[in-house]
Order: sequence, then C-alpha cells, then structure tokens
Amino acid sequence: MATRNPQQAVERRRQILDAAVHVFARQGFHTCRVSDIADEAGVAYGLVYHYFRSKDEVLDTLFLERWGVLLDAIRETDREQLPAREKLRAIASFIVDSYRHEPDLMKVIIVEVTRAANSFGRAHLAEIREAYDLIGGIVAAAQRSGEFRDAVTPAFAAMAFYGAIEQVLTGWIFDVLPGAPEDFDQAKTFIVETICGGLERRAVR
Amino acid sequence: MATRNPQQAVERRRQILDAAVHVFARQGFHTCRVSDIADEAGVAYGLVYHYFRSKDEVLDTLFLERWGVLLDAIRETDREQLPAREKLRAIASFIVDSYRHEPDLMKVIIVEVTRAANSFGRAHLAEIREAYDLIGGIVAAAQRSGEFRDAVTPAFAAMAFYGAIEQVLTGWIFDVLPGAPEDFDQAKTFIVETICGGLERRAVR
Amino acid sequence: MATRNPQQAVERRRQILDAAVHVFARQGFHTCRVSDIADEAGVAYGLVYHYFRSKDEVLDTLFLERWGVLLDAIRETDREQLPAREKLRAIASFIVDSYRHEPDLMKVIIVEVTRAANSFGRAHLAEIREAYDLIGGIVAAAQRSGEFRDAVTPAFAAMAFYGAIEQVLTGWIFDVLPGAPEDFDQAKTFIVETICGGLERRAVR
Amino acid sequence: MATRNPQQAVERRRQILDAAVHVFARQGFHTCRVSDIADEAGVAYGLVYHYFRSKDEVLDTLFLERWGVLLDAIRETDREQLPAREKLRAIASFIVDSYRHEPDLMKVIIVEVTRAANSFGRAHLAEIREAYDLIGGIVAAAQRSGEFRDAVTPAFAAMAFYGAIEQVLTGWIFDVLPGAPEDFDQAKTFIVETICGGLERRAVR
DNA sequence: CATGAATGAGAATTCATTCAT
DNA sequence: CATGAATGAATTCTCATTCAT
Repeated sequence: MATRNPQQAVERRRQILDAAVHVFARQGFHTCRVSDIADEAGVAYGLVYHYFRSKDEVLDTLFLERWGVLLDAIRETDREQLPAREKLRAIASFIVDSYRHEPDLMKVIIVEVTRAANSFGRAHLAEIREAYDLIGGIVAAAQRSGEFRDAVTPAFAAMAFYGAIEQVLTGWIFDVLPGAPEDFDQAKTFIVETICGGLERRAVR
Repeated sequence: MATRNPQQAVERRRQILDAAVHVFARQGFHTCRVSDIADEAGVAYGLVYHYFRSKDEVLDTLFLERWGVLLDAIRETDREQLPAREKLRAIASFIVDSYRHEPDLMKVIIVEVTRAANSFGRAHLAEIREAYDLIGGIVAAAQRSGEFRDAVTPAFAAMAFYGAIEQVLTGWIFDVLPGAPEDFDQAKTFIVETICGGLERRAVR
Repeated sequence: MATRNPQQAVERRRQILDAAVHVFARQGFHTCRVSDIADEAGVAYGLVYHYFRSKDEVLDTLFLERWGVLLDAIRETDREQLPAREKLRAIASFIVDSYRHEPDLMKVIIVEVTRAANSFGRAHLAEIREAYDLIGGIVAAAQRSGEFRDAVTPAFAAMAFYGAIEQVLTGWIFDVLPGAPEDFDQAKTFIVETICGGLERRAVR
Repeated sequence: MATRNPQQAVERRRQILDAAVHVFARQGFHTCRVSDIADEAGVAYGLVYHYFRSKDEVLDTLFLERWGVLLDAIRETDREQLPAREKLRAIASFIVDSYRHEPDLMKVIIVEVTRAANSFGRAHLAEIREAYDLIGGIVAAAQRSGEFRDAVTPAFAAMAFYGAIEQVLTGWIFDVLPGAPEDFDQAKTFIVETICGGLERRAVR
C-alpha cells in the first residue's frame, strides 16, 4: 500500500480532501472528528496528519483551492467584452454550477468559511473580499458606461448580488428552495433578472 | 445575594442572556465555554444551569426571542395598506435597525443560526422559513396586483431580498462595508433600490 | 464531596501534589500519565486540571515549593556565626534530611529538574543557580577569613560540594550506596570530611 | 546511493549515531523524534530502523560505546604505578577531555543515562556501577597504603569524586561555570585539589 | 540498502454538566 | 438561589514502528 510514486501521494491527499468535504457537509466542521474523515476516506487516522498539519488545514486547503478557482473564473469573465448583465450572469452561472456539481463542497465553503465570522471567515477575509471587489469593479464599470444606473454604490451592489446567490444556495442546502436540475438554470436567470432588472414592473413608455 | 424575588430572577436570566450575546459574538458559539458566559455575566457558572438546561438552550432562547420579534414585525407590516416596495423597505429597515441597535445579537443569529446548516439552522428551520414565506407572500401579492412583474417566483424573490440584507449585515460584521451611522439608512434605500428597481438603467420613455 | 471550604480546596491540591511526587518518582515525569496522578490521588482525571494548568505545572509547583525551602535554609544558615565547615555541614544535613524524610520528592527534583538540561532544569536555572551562588558565597568568605585556602574558585568549590551531595543522593536512589538510617548521618560527616578535609592524609607536624 | 560495501554501511551507522548525539543533546531524548535524527543525519527515517531496532537502542549504543571507553581508561590508569592522587587526576582529565572534545555526547550520557533513574540509568546500572567500583578500588588501595586517610568509605569517596566531576560538567552544560579552553585544564586541578586536598587550610607545622 | 507512506496506540487537554454545600 | 469543586467522556494531535516498493 505504501508507495514511492508521487502521483499516488497526490491522489491519497485528494482522497482525504474529498472525504473531508462530505464529512464537513454532513456533520459540520466543529462536530465531526478527524477520525470521521479518515474513516470516510478509508485510511488510517494518522494519515490525515501525514498530509495535513491539522484539521483546520484541511478546511483551509479545501477553501483556498475552490475559492481560487472562483476568483479565476470571475477574472476571466471580467476580461471579456460583454455587457455587465452578461458578466454577472456568467458569475452566477459559475457559482450555481459549482453547487450543482459539488453541492457538499459549496455547502462547506459557505457554511464553514464565508459566513464564519469568528474563525475561518476572518482568516480568509482577504480572499473573500477579493471576490466582492471584482464584482464591484464590474458594477462600477457598468455605471461609468451608462449600462447601470448610479442608485447604489458598486460595493453595495456587489454585496447584494453575491448575497442573493449565497442565499439561493442556502435555500437549496436547507431544502427550502426546489433543487431539481431545471431549477439550477432557472436560478441563474432569476438572479440576474432580480438584481439587474429589479422586481418592479418597468414603467411602460 | 440570594433572593426569592421573582423579578430579580428574571433579571438574572436576562443578565446571562445578554452576556451570552457578547461572548457568542466575540468568540463564536462553539469556541466559547459556558464559564466565559458566566464570567461575562459576573455570576458563577453553575448558575447558567439554573436558568438554562444547556449551552444550546441559551442560543435557542436568544434566537427564538429575536426571531419572534422579527416575524411579528413582518406580519405587522404586511397587514398595512402599502405598496410592496414600501413593505419591503419596512422589513429591510427593521432588520438594519436591529443590527444598528444590537449588532452582536444579529451577528450571533446570522452566524450561528440562520447559516448553520448542520445545527441550529436545521433545528429552527420552521421559524426561519416562516420569514421567507411571509416575504414571498408580499411578493406574490405584488405580482397579482401588477406592482411587481412575474420574472421570478415569489419564493425566489424572497431569498434574493433576504440574502441581500443578510449579506449587507455580513459586510458590516466583517468590516467589509462602511458601517457609519449614515450608512445604515443608506443601506435601507440601497437594498430596496437594488432588489425592486434593479441595477440597470431603465429604458427612457 | 464538593465544598466551599477553601481549606479543603488547599488540601485537595496538596493531595494531588503528593500523589504526583510518588508517581513521578516511580515512573518518571515523561513516562507517567496524568491519569496515573489522578488515580494515585484518588480523584477524577479532570480535577488535576482544575488545580493545575498542565502536567508541567504540577512539577514546576513541586520544584519551586521545595527549592524555596532549600534556599531559605541555606540563607538562614549563612546568616549565623559559624565556621564555613559548620555552615556546609548544616547545608549537607538539610539536604540529606530532606531526602531521608521525602526521598521521592528529592528524587523527582534531582532527576526531573536539576539534571534535566533540556527542559525543567533550563526553565528553573535561575533558582538552581541561586543555590550554587549562596554556597559559593560561603566559600568565598571562608577564603577571605583564612579558614579555607585559595586553591580553587568559590564557584568551583560550590559545584564540587553540591555535586558530591547530589551524587550521594543518586547513589541512594539507585541503591548503589547503603541507605540505612545510620548511613544518612554518616553521609553528612563524610561529605564535609571529603570536601573540607580532603581525602589525603594531612602532613603530620 | 545504495551499496553493498560493508564499510559504507558502518559509516552510515556512524552517521546516524553522530546525528543522534546532537539531536539528543539539543532536544532531549524524550522530546526528539526519530525523524529528527534522520533529518540531522540526512537520511530517510526508515533507515534508522535498518541499523537500530528502536530509538532506545540508539541511545543504548551511544552510552555503551562511550562508557566502555571510559571504563577502559580507568582500568588502564589503575594498572599504572602512580599515587592515587595522580590516578584520580588522570580519570578527571579523561572525563573533562571527553567533554571538551565531545560535549554533546557527554551531555547526553549524563542527562539521559547516568541521572535517569527510571529508564536508561536503571537499565545500565551495572556498567555505571562498574565505574564507581573502580574508583572506589583506587581509594581503598590508597587508604591501605596510607596515602589516603580512613575518614570515609571508599564507596563514598568514589561517589563524591565522581559527583564533583559530573556537577562540573553540568555547570558547563548549563552555562553556569565558565567553559573557556583554559577552564577545562584548571578544572582538572580544581577537582583533585578539592577532593584530595580538601577546601580547608592545612594546619601548618 | 533506502525510502517515506501508512498505521494506530496513546496522552494531554478541554469543557459541558452535575451536585454537595 | 448561588457557588464552584468534581467528574469523565470526547477529541485532537504525536510519533514509534512497520513494510511495500
């Protein structure tokens, strides 16, 4: 079972991370034990500590990996020549699809990190904030170009947009919103319609 | 120091609850100890168990008290004869003012309950959902009356609206959004402008 | 079993310290478990942590208590009007009697502290050194008065004197030297005879 | 890197032992990990188990090698035709020089073995005792020849002599005694002067 | 020979909860 | 009512040792 193959070591590490995702999602970071992760991964207890310095580092790794992908996706989107509405749609799509494909991972990131004001959220504030700032930048540019109106500050708009998405995910997590396959795509449209278009009927003519 | 005065017993209980708010806000529910609450309240920690069956019950009490007040406020607002935009503004105002006056309590409720998918959030799902449903009801009525368009489902709109508010509070909690006195009032307007009016410039004419 | 009587709390603490002496002496500090101390004291595991912050603190307490008594005894002796030989005899007597009455405690102090160059010995260096310095002071005064010759430095003489005593205790600890009651008193004489008088026959006339 | 050359195997073993000396001296036997030894030696830590059955065996080997050399040196000295004072001087010289040339090794031997009453000291009691006995034999012979007086038993004198030396080494280890090159030679004289000549001024005439 | 991944038995420490006073 | 001593289950993290490659 031991190996000198570095590729296999990488896979073992991955195996533990994947197990942690499911355990954290199911029981919560504070409530689960490291042995739960090891059991789920089918490895010995101590191996978790062979690959990670602590239980915290497992969650840190999970968050940083995924959040990095998110930031890259946002930056990528921002670079394209698109109306702000389309950029925001792309971002919402990316997050919704992230949840669709890896609901447990997104659940862990939201519940244990981005909303955990006293622990991991505080520790990763810079990374989290970077996402808000990128979104804010898209809004600011759209306000300058005239696509968006100036009714709210870009920073505020970014929070409302991101908050709406996170809450939708929370709705799925809690089974408060329907989470059938078609609901995911609908959600993308709904988010953009709500935040960009507004709930109100537009004045006709 | 001992007393048979029931009024004083009520005050002692309050004293412990208030202390818990600050300790939970500062350290987080899982990270603090019951003795931290007792220390903050200036009582022996055995006394916490006189008034509450467990540490959990302290948080449950805090949440249920406050959430009940919120639900009452929403119901009260809903009963009035107002445009949906004004109803939503009133709800946003109420939550923002709640944070303004008791930031620690709102922080605890959001961080430890409404986003805690594996523990208290799950336990209090019915109460939390009630808020979503009430907001959803306001949206549905507005859609029927023609004030709001039908682009999104009421349930979804409720999530977007509530999510935007919670995220703004999160911004204040994390010091990511400016939290000066005037920002609180501005936030109320911004939330309604964003969710009801939308970020986009309306077609002129 | 619980009590508000502060005197009883002091006794409980003492009970744990006494148990620790025997457990440390029997198994060694590193080899014993905190539960061994608790078992020996007949108390619950956690109570050790009620009275001491850590296992280390138990040993620290034991050492500081006893070493303080030793330093006081040396200072007391030094204050008297006596030949240096008598002062050194008094100090040797005190240490030998300490061992006679509490062999386990002295064993722990020597084995786990005064000779533990990488842990407790380093941590308590100042206190240990104080003893050497006091003894060195006695030697220096005797050299000035002419009672002792100048063949060696006071600091060195202090080390030789103290080292001889500690080694004798080590001999008893390891059962390499006879430790019958009369041997203890004989040892006091032997130490002074050796260090002050020297092993060599003095030139006659 | 692999080899069948037995000479290289011996060197590898030596490399590990030398590394262990430094690690044990720096961190202490109980506090260091086998991987620390391997790191210091620049080998994989599985290799330690190729050459030694256990961590204990590494220290055992270190002690037995060195203590054997010491016993040989004492026996060698004893065989010569010399006054007891010169024999003791030779022994003190040998130990002091051992420390001068390999302070870490001597530190490990004293701290982890000769004073470790519950572990290695107990295990190697026979070897340690042999040294005491050899020194005691020298004293006994000197008493019979009239060179030494009969004030103390040989066994006791041996302990005082050896204890003085060990304490001087301890002084260097703890940086309580000056350890400049000239201090080492001076120490040899001081030890013999103190133990053989005594601290007291001899009665003139 | 050499490597370092894998194992799992410990051990220290924490802390919610109980309860005698 | 109030106190805080007492309990002990639970959990993290360590590290000696094994062993497949």
